[in-house]
Parts: sequence; structure tokens; C-alpha cells
Amino acid sequence: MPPVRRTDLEGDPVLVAPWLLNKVLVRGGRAGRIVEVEAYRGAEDAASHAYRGPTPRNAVMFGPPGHLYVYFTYGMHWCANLVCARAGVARAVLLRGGEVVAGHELARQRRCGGEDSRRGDGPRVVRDRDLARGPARLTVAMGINARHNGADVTRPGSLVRVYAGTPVPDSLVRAGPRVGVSGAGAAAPWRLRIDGEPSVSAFRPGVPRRRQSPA
DNA sequence: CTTTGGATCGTCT
DNA sequence: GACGATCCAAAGG
Repeated sequence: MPPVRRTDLEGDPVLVAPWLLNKVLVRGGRAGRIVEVEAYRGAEDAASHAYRGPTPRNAVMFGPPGHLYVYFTYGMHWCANLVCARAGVARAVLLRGGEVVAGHELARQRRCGGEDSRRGDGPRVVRDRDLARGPARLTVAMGINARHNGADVTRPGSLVRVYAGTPVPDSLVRAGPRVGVSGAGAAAPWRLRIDGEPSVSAFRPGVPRRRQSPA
């Protein structure tokens, strides 16, 4: 399997996202087949971390395509994106779910809390399909964290790589609203997944993230 | 199967 | 100071 090329990754994230489905993410002896992604359009997308311009956190997104943008959220989770626009333009695809296809033992150890697990407690038991189901689960299972922010995924020898996989026919790609996105852009069908995959997170139609304001 | 509350801290206003 | 591009366990149907 050849690695993906930088030119493959450069483009409108709404088009790069479905292209990424079935690609294989490789990191530290583990491999995960990507089954769910979300497109973020930077300056043209109120839901994007880059919407309000560059900051120290989102700096990688403003760099060249093919690099990993890793961010920390909810006080405990890491999520990983692939940058897909030329330097100066911030666009990216969030990796939302994958099927672990190699390195199950290590992935399970990270997720469930083996001797060398993440701090805190993971789930007691997980099915294989749940190892990398969800953006933060995927990073834990694959061992991706802050050190991998900026990693060049197209470079052989990089800590994190992405390899070509069987292209997914359009008829098997499903689109829906992005998860956890409210306000402008909430309705955009930029969450893309492979139909019928057990490792895609539960489909939720437009989710108004409710938070009650005082009366 | 679904709903609910809690954990927890970097980032930006 | 407020709020997440989330996950988990527990409880209810």
C-alpha cells in the first residue's frame, strides 16, 4: 500500500473528506481504517477552530496540507485532523472513527487501561468495533497526542502516516450534520461515513446542543 | 435501546 | 471566567 501524496490531500475538505474514507492510519504498530470523518472549512466555517483566524493552537491548520492538527478538548480528550489546504488557508478534516485493523492488543491496552494506559480509567470492556469509534477514542487507541501535532502524514518515517486503501463507492458514502456543532453551519451535511460500518458513531440528526439559560 | 450527569483544563474573550 | 469538533457509567424502558 503506497502512502497518500500531499497533492491528494490538498483540496476542498468537503471533497477530501470522503476520499479519506477507507484510508489507513498507521501509528506505533497500530493501523486503523478510517470510516468516519468531518469537514471543516476554516474561515468560511463558523464551527471551525480557524474561523477567527490563527492562534497558537490552530497554527498547524494554517500550514501546508498533509500534516496532523491535534487539539485537546473537554479537559481530557485529544482529537486529530488532517490539514488539507495550502499554507495560509486553514481547512481540515476531523478523523471521527476508525476500525482497528492491526495492533488490536496495544489499542485495547491503551483504551481499557493496561499497565501503560492513559491516566485515569477507561472503559472496563470494549468490543473491537468500539476501540476507535469516536474522535477521542480513535486518538487513544492509535496513541495520538500532543506530540503528534504537526506530524507529516505523507512522509515515510513519520510517527503518523496515512496509506491508500480501497476507494469507497459513492453509493456507500453517507452524509449528515456534524456532531457537536451548533449555530451557523450546523445543518451542513459535512459528516461523512461509510454506510453499514460498525465503527461509525451513532447517527444523530441535527442536535441542538441545549443549555438552559436562566429565566 | 435511550437519557443523564460528571469529569476536567487549555484556549480565547 | 466560560465553554467546548467527548466519553463513560449508571439508571430507566
